[in-house]
Amino acid sequence: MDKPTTKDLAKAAGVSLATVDRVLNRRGGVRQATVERVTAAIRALNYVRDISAANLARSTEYKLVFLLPDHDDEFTNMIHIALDEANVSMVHERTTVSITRVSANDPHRIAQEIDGLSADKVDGVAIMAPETAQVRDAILRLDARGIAVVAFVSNQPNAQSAYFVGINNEAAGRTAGQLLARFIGERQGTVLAVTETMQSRDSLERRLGFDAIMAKYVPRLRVHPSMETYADAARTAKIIAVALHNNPEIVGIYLMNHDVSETMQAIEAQGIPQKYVIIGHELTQHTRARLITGTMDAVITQDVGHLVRSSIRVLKARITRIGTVASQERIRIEIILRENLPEDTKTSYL
Amino acid sequence: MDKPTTKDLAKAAGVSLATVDRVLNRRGGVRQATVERVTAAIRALNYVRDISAANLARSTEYKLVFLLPDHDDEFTNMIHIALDEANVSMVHERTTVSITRVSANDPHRIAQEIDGLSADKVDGVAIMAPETAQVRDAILRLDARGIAVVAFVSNQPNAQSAYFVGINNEAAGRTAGQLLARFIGERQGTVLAVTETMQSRDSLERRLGFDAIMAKYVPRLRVHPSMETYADAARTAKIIAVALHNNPEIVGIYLMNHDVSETMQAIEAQGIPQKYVIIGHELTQHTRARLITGTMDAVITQDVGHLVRSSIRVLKARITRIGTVASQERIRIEIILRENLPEDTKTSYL
DNA sequence: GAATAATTGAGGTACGTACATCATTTTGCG
DNA sequence: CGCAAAATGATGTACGTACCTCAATTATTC
Repeated sequence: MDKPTTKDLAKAAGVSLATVDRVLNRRGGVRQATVERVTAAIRALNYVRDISAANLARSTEYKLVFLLPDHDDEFTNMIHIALDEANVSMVHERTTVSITRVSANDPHRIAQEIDGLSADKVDGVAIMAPETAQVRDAILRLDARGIAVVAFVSNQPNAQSAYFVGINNEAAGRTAGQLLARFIGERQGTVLAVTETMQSRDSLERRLGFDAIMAKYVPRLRVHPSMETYADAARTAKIIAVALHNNPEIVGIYLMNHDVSETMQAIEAQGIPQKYVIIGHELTQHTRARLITGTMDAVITQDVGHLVRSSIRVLKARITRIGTVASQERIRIEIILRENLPEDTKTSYL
Repeated sequence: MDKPTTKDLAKAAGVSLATVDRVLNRRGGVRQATVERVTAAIRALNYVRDISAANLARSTEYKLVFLLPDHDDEFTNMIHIALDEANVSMVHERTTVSITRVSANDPHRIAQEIDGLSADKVDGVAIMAPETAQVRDAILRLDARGIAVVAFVSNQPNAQSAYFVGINNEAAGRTAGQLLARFIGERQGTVLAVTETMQSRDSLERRLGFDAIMAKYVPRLRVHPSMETYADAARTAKIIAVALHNNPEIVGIYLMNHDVSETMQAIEAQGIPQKYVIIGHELTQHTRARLITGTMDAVITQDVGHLVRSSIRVLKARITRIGTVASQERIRIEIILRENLPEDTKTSYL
């Protein structure tokens, strides 16, 4: 049996095509009893609207907005590039994504930006921002206005309407911990944990997971309190130099935030970085180069292209009220060593 | 500027819609000069046919066939299940995939099966089979008949027409080697490498990569010659028992093939499997359970859902002569530890 | 029970492409 | 030049859905 069409629905429900259309597109003016007849037919025939045909008829564009932090780190830039690429390859799926970058440190500006999105100009929004009360409320207002929302990379656990596309950072921290512990092996010593700021939920969660594993498997390896660089190169250089100098027993370093380059430079400036087991996050040109030279031992990462494509799929699914396969949207916590480094291809098409 | 349509093409090329159609669908009967005018317009306007509309008009179905080995291992079964799932979620993209399982050890049967596929019943084929001359030739004949081909999981390097969807097994072997070496750390001893049969190209390549890494980084850890189980439980139990008994210095075990369960059972039957660092391939319920208990230390895997979806995308792209993003089709060599084990969800929809 | 409101039906046009038919124009060839 | 063959144009229908208008039917209300 072929896929049922609206005609089949009409016949099955014993109503006209017009009424089926009214029900499907919620145009109103249909008696409740009739609505039920139609929805019953939908279930009975297992009808799913043909999105291609629907889009064609509507000649609609899905307008998506990605709200990214104003930060100039490599990871965020990779997301930006992946979005630009997606924009190109999505033209033929009637989807356009635009990018707005807002200072991550100013919740009011972010909320303001979100509130400025109106349902007639935007169909869906992906938000990458630290969780704050202002942002959470703005997301709830978005939802009320009927705009689809996705929490992107950073979870917004208190804004239930926002589906989260990203990794479990606590598990990511545990993964880093397990790998670091096993790479250090039998050696004695202490471990350094560095991040930009512990204000960020991501870093907090990673540290939590990291500590849990270290305490469980290698309690002999004490982990120093988290060091914060505040994304300030001078400060980073100084505190790293002091820490490494004062603690010659350090054997491992865990870089918790998105951007390793300043911290790694500070470590390298102290000479022989190979004597530490170093694990960081996000596969960028910086971490890639250091995996190859052996300066870094492993990178925990999430696939930027996957993040972007998955967000787009989820947003479109929510807009059209049609499902996606859950397993396809689960972002994996990837472990990258020198040996399984993916090729560094520029965008290309098959 | 909106997406150009065939009308725009006709206007730009100064021909009628009918001629544009003849060129686009290679119906013939168009002078070379005119063809060039149209293709020039296509490039100038950057025209790409609207596949949704085209599919709608054609009311066509993409009929894909997956040729899988007749083997009853967990990995192949997972592929089978993933294909069934894809079949469901693809109905609305006018794609149906059917699965044929053929004995992997009989190249003639496989070639025969391939030759039996006619262009009016099938649009694309994904082939998972060991590389042999018969299969290679059958693939070339498929291509000549105008059926799209993809080499699935197992590469067919000598059938150029078949795009390969799968991982680089040599790199996978290197990854396993690196991980095993680092997990073993400073310890002395030897390493066991086990597989079903070294006849398979996959195992050969993995062993190659594995040896390269071991020789380079931990030459003190001698690797025994590859042991072959021939997928025979009794034989497996026996040779594993003998090997472990005769070589008490063994510290690491690398399981190279798709199915670990028999070999792992044999190892576990000898008691204290935790004393070995054990790395295997493919995340299945067997490896998952052993990662959780700690019996296995790491699993190198490829995402089955990704393999399936990617093959389908590539096949459809070849059929419609439209591009896919290369980076999306690159199958990653994933490293799974207990900590980054993805949740074991049943198929669900968002 | 009549007037009014609410609901339903019938039918058309549109989206971008595929495909078919028939008419018309252009080209090549003797 | 004239004619057949080849090339091109013109036009219509179809795919499945959206959206519109107007007419016809049914409910509701006093």
